[in-house]
Amino acid sequence: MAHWLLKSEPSTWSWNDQVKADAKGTAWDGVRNHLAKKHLMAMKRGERAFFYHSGEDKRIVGVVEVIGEYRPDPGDRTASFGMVDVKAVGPLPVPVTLALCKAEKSLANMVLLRNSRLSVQPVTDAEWAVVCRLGAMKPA
DNA sequence: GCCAACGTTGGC
DNA sequence: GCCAACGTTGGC
Repeated sequence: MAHWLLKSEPSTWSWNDQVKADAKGTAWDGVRNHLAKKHLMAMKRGERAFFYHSGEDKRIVGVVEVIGEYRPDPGDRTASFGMVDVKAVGPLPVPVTLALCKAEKSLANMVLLRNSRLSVQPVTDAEWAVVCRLGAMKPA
């Protein structure tokens, strides 16, 4: 199973909002970048993603699970972008800051560090395990 | 608030 | 098809 990272500006959509959406989850919509779209299309039901707060927070705060695979985003007037559905799984017991990721040599190639602007990113199994360890969470 | 990185747009 | 201009993102 592949792993992912989804970025969100907390003033727009925060981890708290995601938790409130509960098991029903929400559409991860609004993506308007072709590389991000490619990743969204590759996401399979049951796969998990880190939830990252950009802006003020700059840390990985939780884990979400894909509950609905890629489908058209009705908010996209060009009808060329889509979205997936995700639900909150749980918070990282210890949020993993961007600064900590930068300090961790084994995460040097993480997309979060290499291409911070990409809003939907793949995470390797090794990176997933490291971030889980830093976040005091059992990998799953 | 600034600026670097990146994607998109539009003129040629 | 190239590239300059521009807008947006996001870290600092």
